[in-house]
Amino acid sequence: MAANNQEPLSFARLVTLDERRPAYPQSLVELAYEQLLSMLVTMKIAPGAHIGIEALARQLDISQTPIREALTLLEAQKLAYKIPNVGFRAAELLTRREVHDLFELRLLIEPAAAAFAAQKADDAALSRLAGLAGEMSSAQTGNELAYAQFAEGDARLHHLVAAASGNRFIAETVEGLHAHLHIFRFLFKTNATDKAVQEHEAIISALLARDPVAAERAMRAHLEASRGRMNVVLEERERLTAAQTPPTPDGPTRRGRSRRR
Amino acid sequence: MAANNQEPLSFARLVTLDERRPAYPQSLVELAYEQLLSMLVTMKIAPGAHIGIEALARQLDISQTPIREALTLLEAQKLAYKIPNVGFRAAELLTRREVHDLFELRLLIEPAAAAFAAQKADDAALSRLAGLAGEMSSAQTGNELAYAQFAEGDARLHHLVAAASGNRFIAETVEGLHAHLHIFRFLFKTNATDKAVQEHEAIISALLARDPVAAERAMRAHLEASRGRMNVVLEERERLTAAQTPPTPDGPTRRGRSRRR
DNA sequence: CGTTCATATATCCTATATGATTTACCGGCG
DNA sequence: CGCCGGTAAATCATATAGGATATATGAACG
Repeated sequence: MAANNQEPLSFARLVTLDERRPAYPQSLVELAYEQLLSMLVTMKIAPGAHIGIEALARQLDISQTPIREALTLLEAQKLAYKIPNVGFRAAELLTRREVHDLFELRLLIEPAAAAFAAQKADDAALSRLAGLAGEMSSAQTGNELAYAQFAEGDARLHHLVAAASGNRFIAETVEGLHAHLHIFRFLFKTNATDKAVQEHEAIISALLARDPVAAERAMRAHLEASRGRMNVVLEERERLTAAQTPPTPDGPTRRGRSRRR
Repeated sequence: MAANNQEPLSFARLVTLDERRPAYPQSLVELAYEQLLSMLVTMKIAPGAHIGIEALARQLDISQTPIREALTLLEAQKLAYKIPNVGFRAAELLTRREVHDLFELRLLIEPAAAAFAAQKADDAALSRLAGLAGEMSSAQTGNELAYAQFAEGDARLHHLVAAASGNRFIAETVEGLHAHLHIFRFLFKTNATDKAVQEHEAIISALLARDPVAAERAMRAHLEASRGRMNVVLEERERLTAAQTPPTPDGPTRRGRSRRR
């Protein structure tokens, strides 16, 4: 086993790997997938960077075949892309406009999903939501690490609501869309989480009360507020990076003969 | 904007990015993927059936590695699923309820997409739509083969509208959802296409007139009608198959020592 | 006669080797 | 001094081989 890489990788699995499975004998593909995913969301692999298969195989002490398969999975999720005889690269960071579009789609789906969930959620789903509410209210706020906790809770909330809608396709789609946002956790060191927590509570209490109208409204308000908060940070960042890199930094591209004078 | 300067490489890549048949140097993975996809939608591989890697490798005269990658892609699209040390299987046929849920989600997205498209479509998109309208009106109707033509046109219409919305995520999601429906083409030998063609024309003319409200309404009407038509056929089929297979036939499972009495 | 354990085999999963393609370096020519 | 082709190396893509796992058949036992 590898052991070069002692990443704790506290990230919840992004893809829907069916509820729960022993996970005893973890496939090397799954292992490579999780390692790659954590490298992507922590920006250990930069957004436009080239992902060499051979290098990764050495680093993870896994052969090339499972690596390639894991990259294929990430490509299907649009978290990486492949140029046919050149290799894989990490997906580019979403532009401000893309983030806007992403929320536009989420606004079409998730408020309705919340309304469905208010009507059709079973008891197990409701109790999970209640438990999440407890966790989030007791979570600390202010410091930097707290934001990661909040983001994790946010992801779980949206996932639970989508799943509780009872519509398999809604659940899959919402989860797929959310994957793109995980990277941004590491750009937002601090970001008013207090309001967001209140929005979360509004959503959950509406669901527990089985009030579809309130749930839909709360979800819409939360998404719009979230989009607004994100937009502020992205505008700021856009201004900075625009001034910082007048020429194209060209990204890490190393290929062909190694530099050897 | 990464833009690694001006990559010279690229006719092949440009054509693959735009929806055109490259046919130049087709990767074996792509080839295997397309072959598998056509086998799945034509039910040459039955819905729950086991997909043996070795057998396919022999059949397509390709080694196992690209086959495996293609299957991984299909798994990510939910057109196949994998049981960890057992193998891949074709996805089950959507139940009537799942089809209902699928249309429920489409109804959330596509009418809005049509409204966006009416506002933001560029001239190229509009001309493509106009061309499609011409094709579909001249298509024949009635016989069995005509339905396949219609289904193809339907898929292209929804794809064009989603792309014309200008929202990358809407386009990707709509296309992903549509993939599940391709299988049903081969269950519907005949299905009143006349009305559907009229619905298509209503959508296209609304878009060409750049009328968002009409486009949204036309798309919603089309989806609801389509869902209704589909539901009728599925109810019929449900009744038949329920009577036909009282026990679970368990599907084609052949594994372990070959039968040798 | 039913149940359980052992063995055999097909299949998947992973590793390694070979071939194909791209990219980078470098010297020559305009 | 800069553009352009040739050559070499690194990387991707594919093929093939070797372990690992699950399933089925059959025998042993209660």
